[in-house]
Order: sequence, then C-alpha cells, then structure tokens
Amino acid sequence: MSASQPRPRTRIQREKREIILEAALDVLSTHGFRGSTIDQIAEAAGMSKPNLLYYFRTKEEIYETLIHGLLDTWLDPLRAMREDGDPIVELTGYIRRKIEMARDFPRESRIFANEIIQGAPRIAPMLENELKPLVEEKSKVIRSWIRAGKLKRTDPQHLLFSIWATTQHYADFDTQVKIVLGTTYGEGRFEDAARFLEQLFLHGLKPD
Amino acid sequence: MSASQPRPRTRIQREKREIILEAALDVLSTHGFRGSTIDQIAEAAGMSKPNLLYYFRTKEEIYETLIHGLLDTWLDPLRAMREDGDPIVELTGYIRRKIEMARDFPRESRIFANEIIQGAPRIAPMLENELKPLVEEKSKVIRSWIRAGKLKRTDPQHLLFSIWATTQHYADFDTQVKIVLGTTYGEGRFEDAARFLEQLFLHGLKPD
DNA sequence: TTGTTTTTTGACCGGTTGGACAAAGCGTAA
DNA sequence: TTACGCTTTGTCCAACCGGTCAAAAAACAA
Repeated sequence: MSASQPRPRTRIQREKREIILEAALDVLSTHGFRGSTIDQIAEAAGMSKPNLLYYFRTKEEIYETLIHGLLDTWLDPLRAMREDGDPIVELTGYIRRKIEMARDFPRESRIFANEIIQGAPRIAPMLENELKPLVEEKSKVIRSWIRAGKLKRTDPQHLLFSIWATTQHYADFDTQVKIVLGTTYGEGRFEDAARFLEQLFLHGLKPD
Repeated sequence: MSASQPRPRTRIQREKREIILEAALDVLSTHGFRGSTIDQIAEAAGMSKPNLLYYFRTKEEIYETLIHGLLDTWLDPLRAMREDGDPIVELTGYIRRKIEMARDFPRESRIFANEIIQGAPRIAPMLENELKPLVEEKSKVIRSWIRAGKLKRTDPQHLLFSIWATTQHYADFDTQVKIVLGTTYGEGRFEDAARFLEQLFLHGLKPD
C-alpha cells in the first residue's frame, strides 16, 4: 500500500539543497516565480543548471519547498500572541516583532507578497489550511480582550490586516520607502516605523 | 536641433491604443511585466500580435505608457488633501478615497505593487520626480496641522505610509483577504475596512 | 585497489517568446 | 479609377527557457 521509502539524503544533498533554497529565496523574492529562471537560481547558488536540477526536479519543486518551509516562520509572531498576557503589551509586541521581521527577513515577506498579488495560485491551499484557522483562533482572543474592556470595540480581522499591511509595507515597498524618505534617514526607518505604529495603533491621531 | 514632429495619431490609432492599454492593464496587473506575454495582451485586446506591435513597438513601451498614464490618477487622492480644510475631515476623506480606489481600481494598485516589490526598476525615476515632491508638500501640510494642535505629534511620512499600506492592502492582497474573511462577508469588506480604518486612525485601540 | 554509488557537466531538445518583415487588404481623397 | 497612406496578418527568426540524457568525475565503501 505505502510507497517504498526514498533513501535518506546524503550530507552533500542536505548541504546543496540548503544552498539552492537560499539562492532561490534571493532570486524568487525579487523577480517572482515567472520572472525567475532556473539559470539565475543556479548561478546564484554557484552551480550549473543540470546540477541544480539533480537536487530539485523542477522549478516548481524549489518554489514549493521554499515557501512551505517559510510559512511556519512567517506565522510565528502571530502564534506568539498569548491570550493570557496584557492585551496592550501583546499587541504592541506583535507589531514590534512584525517590524523586526520586515527588517530582518524582507525577502521572505516579498515572496509572499508576490505570490498573493498574483492571486496566490500556488499557496491558496496553505492560506486556507494554516493562515485562516490561525486568524480565527486569534480573532477569538482579540474578541475576548474586547469583552474584558481591554480594547476598544473593533473588528479583529481588519485589525490583523492593518498590522500586516503596515509592517510588511516596510519590507515589500522598501524601494518606495527609501525614495520617499531620502538617504537622510538611513536604517533608522524601522525603529521610526515601530514607534509610529505603536502610537497609531494605541492612540490614533486625533488630539484628546 | 529638435526632432521632426511625429505625425498626429489617427482615430483608429487612438482607439486601438486605448483598447490595448486596457487589455494590458488586465494582464500586466496579474502577472507582472516578466510574467506577461505580448500574445496574452494581444489576445485580451482581440487582435493579432503583429497588429498590436504596430501600435506599440515593444512590450516595454506598452508598460511604460500604461504606468505613466496611471500615476497621475493614482496620486489624485493625495493631491486632493487640502491644507485649508479641517484636518480630521481631510484625513478621513483621504482614507475613504483610497479605500474606494482599492475597490474600484484594484488592477492599478496591483501594477504599482508588482513594480515596487521588484525594486521599481522602471518607475523609480517617476517616484523620485513626482511622488517624492508631493509627499514633501503634503508632509508640510500635516506638520502645520500638528503645530495648530489639530493632530497628535507624529511623523507625516510614516503616517502616509500607513494609509497607503492599509488601504492598498485591500486591493493588492485581495486574494488573502477573501480567504481569511471567508465567503460570508461578500463585497461589504471595503465598507467594513473604511469604518475600521477611520476608527483606528482617529482613536486607536486603547480604551480611554 | 577495485567496484559502486553519488555528483557534476556539456550537449542537446522542444516549446515559448519578443520582435522583424514583407505582402496583402482597406479607406479615402483627387 | 487610381494612387497613396493606414491597417492587418502570416511567416519567420534568434534568443531564451525548462528540462533530459549520457557520460565523465568525484566520493565512498569493501
């Protein structure tokens, strides 16, 4: 009934697959799936195309392996939002962690952005099976906070959208952010962003 | 010194170019520049590839004509933010207009998103020459509002980023939004979003 | 060492893509 | 009608792209 076990990976296979995935992250996150070529990825990984295809049978396989391995890490900050903590602390902590991810893992953010903008043709099932249940779970948490009077009455799902949008903006649209801010601001933009967003999400802009 | 005037466009040329650009908007906004083929655009425009190439010499020319014509419309809502209005009204009005654009012109939003995520290789100069000065101008306006005590002390540029990010999210990441919200919510999501964002930007989430 | 398996590569293939081109069709003014 | 410029299309090409394959090279086990 069960398929015969594929033999375990050798040391070289493990190493080379890792190198390829790292190179693929670089290439795919900037050019998208269609826009990237196997040759580009192979060159970035420092090997020939047929050699790369010895480790991954198709471009799709690279992409799917990569993005599947990424999703868990990507959702971790949301998972870390605990019902039993103080809602304000949990929320600002989530925003901070997301800004840090935008700073430290912009390629990961962009690869998801690329995919979703184009209609999520290859990851829709993953969003349905992993993201959606997690959002539902955390929405309940947020609603319980609202019931406890710890947060203003608001829509949990749109709240999460806003946090994703504002934080990932600094990874996905980094080029535009840099152009608008000019060279003056340097790398401090992430810290500025974190402070701005904390203020925005807690107190808004209208004077008391 | 000056090049000889190219002869004026015929009626058919004006019409066909318009049809092509509309088709190109459809194709390019979902697949990006590299991911779109001239054949796809030609088919969407209901003509043969050589015929299309009679009206635009290259794929690049289509893309640049399209995106250049779009930028003005795209910046209009920000231009409409008037210094002499009431800051709260102006700001919520801007957010509302941006949400309406996400609802009514998602393709336009996506084409910019695609371009910028990939490093804005073709529109960086336009952002530098048109977006940046406009942001500088409106940042001054926002700062004057803050000085007048009509807004909390905050960073105008990051404020604009947040408005762009949150509103355009509903166009660019529509697929994900739909998956998370499920089918229940239907088209009301834009109205919900507008209400949520208004509350968020004015008052934040922390209870008084 | 020798035999075996794993890894690497050059050459190749069929399909796609952006674009060129010449010839044909069409509209219209003289 | 004729001539002329505008429009359309079939055909073609060279570059590129994803992927195959057989054979060489390297790694490893006995």
